[in-house]
Amino acid sequence: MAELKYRTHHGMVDLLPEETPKWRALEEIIHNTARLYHFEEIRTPIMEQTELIVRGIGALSDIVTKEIFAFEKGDDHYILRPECTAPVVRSFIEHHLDQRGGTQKLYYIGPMFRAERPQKGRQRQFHQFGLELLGSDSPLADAETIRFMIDVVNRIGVRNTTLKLNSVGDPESRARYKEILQETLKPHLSKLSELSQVRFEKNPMRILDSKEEEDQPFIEMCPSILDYLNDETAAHFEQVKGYLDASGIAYEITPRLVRGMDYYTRTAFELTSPDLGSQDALAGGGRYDLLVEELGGPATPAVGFAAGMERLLLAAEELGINLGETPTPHVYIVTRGEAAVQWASKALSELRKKNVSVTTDYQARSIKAQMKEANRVQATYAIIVGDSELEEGLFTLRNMHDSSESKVSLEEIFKRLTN
RNA sequence: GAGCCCGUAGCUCAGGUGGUUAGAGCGCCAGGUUGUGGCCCUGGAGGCCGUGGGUUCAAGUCCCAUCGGGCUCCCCA
Repeated sequence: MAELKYRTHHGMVDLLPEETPKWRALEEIIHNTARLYHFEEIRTPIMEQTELIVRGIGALSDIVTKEIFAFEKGDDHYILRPECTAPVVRSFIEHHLDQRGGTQKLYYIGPMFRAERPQKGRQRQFHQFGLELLGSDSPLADAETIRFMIDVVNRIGVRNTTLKLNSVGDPESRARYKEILQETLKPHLSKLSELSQVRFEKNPMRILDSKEEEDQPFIEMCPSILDYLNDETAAHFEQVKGYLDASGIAYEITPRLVRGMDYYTRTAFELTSPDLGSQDALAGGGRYDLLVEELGGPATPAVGFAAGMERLLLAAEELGINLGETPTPHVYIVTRGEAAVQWASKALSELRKKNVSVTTDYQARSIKAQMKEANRVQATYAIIVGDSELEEGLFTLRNMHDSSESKVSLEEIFKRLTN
């Protein structure tokens, strides 16, 4: 294949007509589920201020340190959003959404950008949907968030997933636990992986999440954070579990689950699929009670999650689930001669006014070629128009499924195609 | 940031030890039916064999470089 002059950027893909139907089906499931839960959609810009993302996710997080698309124009620092929680929180603060009253239940769907090396289930432009529930401290909000997440995944038909659940503690519990962690690991610091050594001072909890072989024995030594939660946070976590039990949602308590964004407090969770191979995280989220205030808003407890749409579609495909259908026209108008094209031009408009999907040939090709195309696009009917039809005022209506044909008037065509 | 695999028609792929005009299936276009699809038959279009350099009388095939793609680790959705 000769070299192409223009191509997509590394890790960015075109969704071709064969693939867009399943995307629309997935989007529809998300919108429908949101309606059932009464979440409202929010759409924020793809670009944000760099500082928002850095402050929001954490300057030391992997996302910020190595996966960001950012550039400057004049004095402005632009960043392609790598996730949508910080942008939604920004919008919540900017537009004083707390003043709308009650708990804000927002959801979003859209592209995110991370400058990573692409591989299966991982692209530089990828899509997430997620929700953010702002203004509630209640464990019920956590449970609703998780229910929504699982509900969408189930509605797609992906069922064999694992929900990993943890509490990463409130600030007080966490501070205490961090000390314990550092005490435990300090004697072995030199034996930890380079990455973990860096994390030791700034964010020791991330060490628990390390997959480095050499870290494992020391991670084993560490106590569970769940044993260091204060009474209030422990009770909150118990209630979250209770609400999940009540709706029959199974979970696995994983005390070492620590998420990549620094803003999480208390409840943290992840949904994984065995059908995905190495990039097995379908969705993840948790509570972030301090973020709104940290970004300059009113103190507002919040919880949310984000799910990877490519990964969900991948899991669905792996399971042989067919999502969405290729759109087909109801009618294909076959024409012969300029007068017929004239007539078709009018008929196309009339039929569409009556909500009938209809197409025709744009190349003045042979009847045979047009019939072939009508067949390929799976039209239900073909209307054949030539000189004889125009003279008689009767048109050939062919049922493409059973090959039956009849000569009928325009009025009769409308009647048959619209009922 | 590190490692592994792969680049031949639109797609999926053949092209032993280098040897004349580079092939198949599917798809596309046309004809067989001068106004009728699916099946069948016939024909056609479509390839600087990713790119550049080297070895050789001769390179899709061997060597080097480079670009592109896929996958894995780390991390994440």
